[in-house]
Amino acid sequence: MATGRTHRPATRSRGIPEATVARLPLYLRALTALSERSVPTVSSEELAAAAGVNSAKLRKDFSYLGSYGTRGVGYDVEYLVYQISRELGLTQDWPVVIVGIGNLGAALANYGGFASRGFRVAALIDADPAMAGKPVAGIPVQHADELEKIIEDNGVSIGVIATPAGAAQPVCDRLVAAGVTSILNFAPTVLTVPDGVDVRKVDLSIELQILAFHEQRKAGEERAAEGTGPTAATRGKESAKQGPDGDVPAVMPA
Amino acid sequence: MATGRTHRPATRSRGIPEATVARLPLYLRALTALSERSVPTVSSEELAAAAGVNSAKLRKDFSYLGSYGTRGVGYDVEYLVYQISRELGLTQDWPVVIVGIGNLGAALANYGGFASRGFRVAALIDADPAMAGKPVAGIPVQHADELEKIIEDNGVSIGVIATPAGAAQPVCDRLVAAGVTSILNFAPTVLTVPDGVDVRKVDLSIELQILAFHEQRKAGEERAAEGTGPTAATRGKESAKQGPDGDVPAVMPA
DNA sequence: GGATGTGAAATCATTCACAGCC
DNA sequence: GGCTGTGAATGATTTCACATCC
Repeated sequence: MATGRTHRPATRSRGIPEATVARLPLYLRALTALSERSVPTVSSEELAAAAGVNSAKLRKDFSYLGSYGTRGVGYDVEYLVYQISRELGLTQDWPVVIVGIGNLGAALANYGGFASRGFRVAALIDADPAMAGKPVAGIPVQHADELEKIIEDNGVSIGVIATPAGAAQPVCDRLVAAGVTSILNFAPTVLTVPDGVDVRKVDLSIELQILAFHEQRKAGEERAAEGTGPTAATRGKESAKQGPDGDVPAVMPA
Repeated sequence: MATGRTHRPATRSRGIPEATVARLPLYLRALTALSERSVPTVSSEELAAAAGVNSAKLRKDFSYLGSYGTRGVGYDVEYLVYQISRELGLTQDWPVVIVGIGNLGAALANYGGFASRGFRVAALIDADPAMAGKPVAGIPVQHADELEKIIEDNGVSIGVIATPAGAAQPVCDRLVAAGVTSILNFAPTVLTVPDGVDVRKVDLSIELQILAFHEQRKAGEERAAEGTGPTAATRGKESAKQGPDGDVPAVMPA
């Protein structure tokens, strides 16, 4: 998704699958924990367990980065930490602005893991003049009028939107116009952006609704097991492995 | 393995793909907005645009739910709202507990869209005795000692974890032991749960790292595009496999 | 012996393209 | 004429299983 650029990769082999990219931060976190405990090497099996994936997937993921392991031994923890950090672009510091300093924006500003690795909160921005100058997480809030100037002065390319839904698209437009090309959106709304700009969204209510779906399915299966099921429970045999994602029918009368 | 017979052509089997489930909340939100504007019907094209997906995907998604549209016309907004709500399990109210009432937990408690549709904050729980009784978002915080009792008394099956990373797994274990079967985890850590329990995670730093990866890639392409000159390819050192040599310093942990 | 790296197979998801109905 | 619903084609991701190397 997003993307649009179908340009051929000039240097070849930089084509890491999106699904793999999304797991690299997980591996990095697990590796960092091992590193802090001075563990020198780790096997794909152990690391996979720590990251919550299976080992075949992890090995395949790493194979896209290169051959960084040693057969019969495993992976060098420090070396892998460096390679993944580099791949993710964390060997440089990314200045980030957070727009919308309400409850959520303030919580994000205070979030420690933020500044710790690769990211730096360059500015907090809010539309409320009453907020201006007030320090949040030790950083004074600036007024939205300054947005463009802040982006340019700090060379910000990543913006976090934590405004109410109604303000998100206008804020997004201004961020993009000022040069931001990656946006993390916490507002419960779909953002429209030009090609070349990446948007990722974090949406509480979507996550809850997905959980509710599965929760309902579980409840339905339970009921069916109790032997009520008049309807379609007929073709429910279908097995299902023990995977965390079960499957199959949940019957619901209308 | 068992079965494997998954290519059932059946017209209405209840096996909705996970990817589709994840988009239903998006459709629902767009439809709710249309409903509030009293729009009676909508085409797949229009709705897809509002939800930020393409229309073929949307139609395919809806086809898993049933044939709820009218050829030549489109979908009845109210009817679809109801069908999707029902499919997601939102025609009932899910009591939810939030554990860990720091900055983030408080922000979540205050999040409006929470209570609005299908979910109800049954309790706020924190381990800090000083928090006990303090109202957050109009709800008094209760002490962690009460956790099991609260879960049981309210029939809570969905829990939200907003504690520091270190507390997340123990809290998770207690929630699960008390009967919670769906967890939304905001703590930056991998949770281990028994089969039958669903976990979804929301992780700021993972999202930022994914953005950084793409951001870095963009910067690289840009450089390559304008730089013209003979860049990296100059060396004979084949690409991919085999990393070190070139530009890889020893190690640089932090 | 032990664990990586990777083709090949299996599974899952998206997109195409058009028949079928209004 | 317009738009849905869906097989078939294509693409992406996961899993298998084993040759390969330390």
